[in-house]
Amino acid sequence: MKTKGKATSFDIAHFAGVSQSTVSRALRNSPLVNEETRRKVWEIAKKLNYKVDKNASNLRTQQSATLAILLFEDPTGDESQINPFFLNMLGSITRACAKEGYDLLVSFQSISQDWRAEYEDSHRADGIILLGYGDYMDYQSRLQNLLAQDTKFVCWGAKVEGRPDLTVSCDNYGGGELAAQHFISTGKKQCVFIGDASEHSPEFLMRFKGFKDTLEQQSISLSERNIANAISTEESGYHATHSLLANNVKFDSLFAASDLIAIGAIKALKEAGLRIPEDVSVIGFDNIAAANYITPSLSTVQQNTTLAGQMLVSNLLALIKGEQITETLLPPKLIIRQSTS
Amino acid sequence: MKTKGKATSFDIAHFAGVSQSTVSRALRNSPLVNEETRRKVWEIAKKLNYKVDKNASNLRTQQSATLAILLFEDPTGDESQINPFFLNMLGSITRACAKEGYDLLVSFQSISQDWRAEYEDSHRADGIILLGYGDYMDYQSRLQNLLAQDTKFVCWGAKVEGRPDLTVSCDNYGGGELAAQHFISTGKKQCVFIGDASEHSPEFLMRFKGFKDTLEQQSISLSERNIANAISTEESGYHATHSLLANNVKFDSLFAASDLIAIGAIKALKEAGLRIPEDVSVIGFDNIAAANYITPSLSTVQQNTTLAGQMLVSNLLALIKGEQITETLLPPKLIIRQSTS
DNA sequence: ATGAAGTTTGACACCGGTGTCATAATGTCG
DNA sequence: CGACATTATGACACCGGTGTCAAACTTCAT
Repeated sequence: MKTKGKATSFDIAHFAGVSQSTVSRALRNSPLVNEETRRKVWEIAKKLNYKVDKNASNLRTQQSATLAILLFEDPTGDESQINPFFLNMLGSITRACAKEGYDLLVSFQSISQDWRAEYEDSHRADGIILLGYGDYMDYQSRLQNLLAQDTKFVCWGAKVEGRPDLTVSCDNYGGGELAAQHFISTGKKQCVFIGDASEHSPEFLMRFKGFKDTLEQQSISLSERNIANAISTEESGYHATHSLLANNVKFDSLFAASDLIAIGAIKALKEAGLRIPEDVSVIGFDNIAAANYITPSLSTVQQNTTLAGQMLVSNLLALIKGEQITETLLPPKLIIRQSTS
Repeated sequence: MKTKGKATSFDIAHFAGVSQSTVSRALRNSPLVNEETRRKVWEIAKKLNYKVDKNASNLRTQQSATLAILLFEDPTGDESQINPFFLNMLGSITRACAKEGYDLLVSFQSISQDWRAEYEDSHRADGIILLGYGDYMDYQSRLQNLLAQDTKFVCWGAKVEGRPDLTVSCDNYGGGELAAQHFISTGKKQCVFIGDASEHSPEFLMRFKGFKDTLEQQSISLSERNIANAISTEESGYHATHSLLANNVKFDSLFAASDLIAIGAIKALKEAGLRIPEDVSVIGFDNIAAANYITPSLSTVQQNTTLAGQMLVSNLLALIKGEQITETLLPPKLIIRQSTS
């Protein structure tokens, strides 16, 4: 019992002595087929190592049981390295998809280049997950475009006023509050923030706002001098901290918009002979693996990537099914380690 | 100029006043179509936001411009965390695919569960990349099966005698040599190895062999007592090292089969009051991000994941094109940091 | 004007499934 | 035993492209 090339449902039909229609039904366990016929078909299918041709199936049914993920590169990041936080997200999304029986198409996206949102247009995926920090948010018109074409998609990241997308994100504002509260409760008075506190990085801005508002409730002000701009890399955090020190800004606590920034900051602080946490307490954001390994280990606001991946997938699936969904805010959690003990 | 639902080539044909065949040719820039016709068709296609339906196209041409990656879970690994080394590989493979104009389907694979090599069978991907440490290698029969079906695939990892697959891997044996040479040149005499030195983990076994052979050339023997079994996790490395110490094994240098193991080992050594590198030099394998962040920073044998990803992809594409390819061994590189200075 | 060669196009089968409808086979009941 | 519901199956159109082949139209040489 052999076939030339891959086995098709016609091959099975031939060997089973039934029509191809019946084979198709039998394989999908339609109640319309006789029990014995079904068994025979399955048996032959197994013997021929038959697998449904997804292209044909998808073409007919007009759906793909596949989601696509567009991973936006950090515009400045090292070519070869991906932000570990997003790599984690990628992992948890992959798992979440698998659990739902969906496949995942992965694609990198340089900010500059034309979006390949064609995925959904070209019927390769039923929906799209957009993943990346900050800058890609500029692409409002693209999102409008996706929306106009009735493309199903969800974004990871802070909700931006006026942007039409549905987002899943960590409660960045709440994360900033947690950091501030921790500094306050440990008696810190002079705080600095490192990160991009502008609309270019909505997530960072929210973290900053939560941090600042909470401090101000305790009459601790955060002046312009106490804010250093940085993108999410170690180098950037290092330089930002360096320039704070060079400008003679006094501080006993430092909140970085991401762990990578915090790691760079710690390096700069150490080089300046400052002790952590005695002289300066440091809190990061993300809880990437490295946070636990550096010395001193880094206190940080944890984003639950596992849950985030699940929510992104389940929200997207709900959207595809035509259900109404709303923003999802995931609760952050402060992990206290040596850098603030 | 509108269409109900997504635009098809028939819609374009209608608006352009030509046949659908001509549209198809024009869009693929066939030299058979008149220049002016081509322009008109492209213009309308753009206006209608037309995208080729990949399902239909793939069905007809019987190829998908897609590769699939099967990521095998560490059998014992934490559910939510993926081995960072493989996450890196995933990143570089994704990039390599993008560069070649291929899409990437990602799938996790629990060892226990049935392989979904169906990917290629079901025409969703033109080829498969298998990625994972050790144990999945048991699945010889599966590989035979893939081969029998003429499925195109490449594996990451050590070549195993008798296994029919084509592999790309780091020169694990050479990596072991590098570690041994470094210990020898810094005057170490009593070495231990931590990792699974059995056929279950071909990569680890090769690392071990390179290490052992090189030491023996210098009349340094590696007895059974100096080998501790461990899988690639921090905990396992910690416990293995712990039991070496508990058994009163004396050593001045430790080679771990992976960075995660080495990180666990360092923790155990520190707890035992041993100084690194003064009392014990430590070398890991992989050069994951954390290696640079722990204290002391970890000397390690680096695997070039960027190159590895590219080679996996280019080898697979060559295979798909029907070219003959051979094993690829990538040169490892010793990164010296504080743990052996 | 006529035939050969080159250029451009349309008609149509085909890829491998899914869904609809008609038909055949079997069973039920008055 | 005939009318009718029930169950199981086959025939066929269809999804949206691609590739083949024949036909229509030019162009140019004879």
